[in-house]
Amino acid sequence: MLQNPNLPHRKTSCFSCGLRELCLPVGLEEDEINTLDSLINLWCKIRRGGYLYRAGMDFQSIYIVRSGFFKTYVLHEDGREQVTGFHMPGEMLGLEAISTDVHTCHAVALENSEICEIPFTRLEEIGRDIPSLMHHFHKIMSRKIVHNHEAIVLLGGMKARERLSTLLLNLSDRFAKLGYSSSNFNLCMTREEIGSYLGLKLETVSRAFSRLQKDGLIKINSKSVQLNNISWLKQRSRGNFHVTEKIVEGAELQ
Amino acid sequence: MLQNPNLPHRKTSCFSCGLRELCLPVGLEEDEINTLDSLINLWCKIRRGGYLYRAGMDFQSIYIVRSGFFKTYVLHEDGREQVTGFHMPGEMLGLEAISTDVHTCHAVALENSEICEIPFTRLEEIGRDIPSLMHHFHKIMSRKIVHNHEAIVLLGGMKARERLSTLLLNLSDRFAKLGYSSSNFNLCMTREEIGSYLGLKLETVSRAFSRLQKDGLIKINSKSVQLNNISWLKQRSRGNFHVTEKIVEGAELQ
DNA sequence: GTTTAATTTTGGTCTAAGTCAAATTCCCGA
DNA sequence: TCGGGAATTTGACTTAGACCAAAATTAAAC
Repeated sequence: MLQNPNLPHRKTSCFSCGLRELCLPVGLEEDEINTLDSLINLWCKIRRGGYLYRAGMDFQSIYIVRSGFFKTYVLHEDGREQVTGFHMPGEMLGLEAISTDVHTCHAVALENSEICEIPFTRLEEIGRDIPSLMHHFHKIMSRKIVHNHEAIVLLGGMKARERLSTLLLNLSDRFAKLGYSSSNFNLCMTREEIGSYLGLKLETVSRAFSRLQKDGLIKINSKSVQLNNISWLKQRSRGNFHVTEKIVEGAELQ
Repeated sequence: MLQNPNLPHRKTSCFSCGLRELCLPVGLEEDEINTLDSLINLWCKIRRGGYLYRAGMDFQSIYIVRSGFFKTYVLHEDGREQVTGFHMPGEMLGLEAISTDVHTCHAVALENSEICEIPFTRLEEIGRDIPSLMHHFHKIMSRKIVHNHEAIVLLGGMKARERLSTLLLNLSDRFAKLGYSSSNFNLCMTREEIGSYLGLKLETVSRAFSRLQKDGLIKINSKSVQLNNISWLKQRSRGNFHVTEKIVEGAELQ
């Protein structure tokens, strides 16, 4: 159907793509690395607001975020958008399209980003020669399912502040894994996008932020967040709101 | 960690497993079918209430429902259970465990069931020799992700009656694909389990059922459901509640 | 750097769904 | 066939979060 208008693609090595360490940490032989290099020979830049793919586009490749930040969302019949995920460097996008050979969600860059493109048929071919690579790919797909389950638990049962705490902790973890601070980071999504992901209205998100700040758990300054006490926040994300009292009167926040 | 206590396993052929048509509809050569037969040589019966696997158990195999009905759920810290899916014959279970080699959710039979077991390492091995089989497996995993997205859309934005309508239509579709009636079927799950899946309390589910019945869209008799007008129900599942009026006064229900 | 537009916060009301409780029906085992 | 426990329905009340609106802050465009 539609074709991805992003161009031009430029060749680069597997190393400069940053792919190996981030996404395919399997023990490979020297010649296997070369094979792998030939696999991931495309990348492109996408600027803030640009689409990596749109629902309805033909599926050709899966993508790995090299730098930047993406959101994926599906569009309801009535025009409402449901954010299905936020995506950081090292994460794979487009896996949902394998089932029908057509993308079923939209992927848009929330800041200027770079992505690696992996033609999927090439991945399957090379996977035949490098079983550990194929197996690692299966793990990545499976992890996506686990993440979705976590989102379902969040949406199915949690209260507003639990949802927000859970998201903040999740982002915190992922920033930490990338070597960034786990307690200080910038949200590059709007309150509305956060709300869509959490199944809440933007006003509710804003109030939840305010409340967490009032309780001394976080500090927010529009887009920048500081987590004052991650372990207390974890309690909160599990519904233990009664510990709040202790927090308010509690010891200094580090 | 834990081991699956289900036993004994018995050998059977691929044909009797019913696997070929349901789950792996790929064009295979004769010798490939034999290879495949050697892959799927285990099955077992699980009676109503029995567990196929539990969270924490080692991952060895993926499973295909041969007959019966399963639910999968994850357990929250506070003991709340979140149903993540209902599973009918032909559907694959256990995919979420590939990522960590440990199951992260529970799978329990809602009625007496039979399942096929596929040792996952064998599947990966044989997939190397039969690329179309491997590719089909990737499609199945991908479809799981799409289904999860659908659940996320449901939980993230829909009203109670939209959610229930969506579930009923989804079950209807899946029964139809199995050759059963799309308008008359039995729910083998409780209102509480439905509620957990839909992110609602059981009372709300019950009221939603009653309301859909009052509006003439369905007929319920405890566990048995009759969908009177699927296209109107589809409108409902998309939030068009105003068509209700027409339905109530509307023409005869077929 | 100023103007404008977009985003965020906060307040006030309303409603869908949660909670509590009681009545009814269903279903399983003796 | 009967009895008892579970599941379901329905009612009355409460509440978290949606909805509406206005002010305040931030970001973007010129």
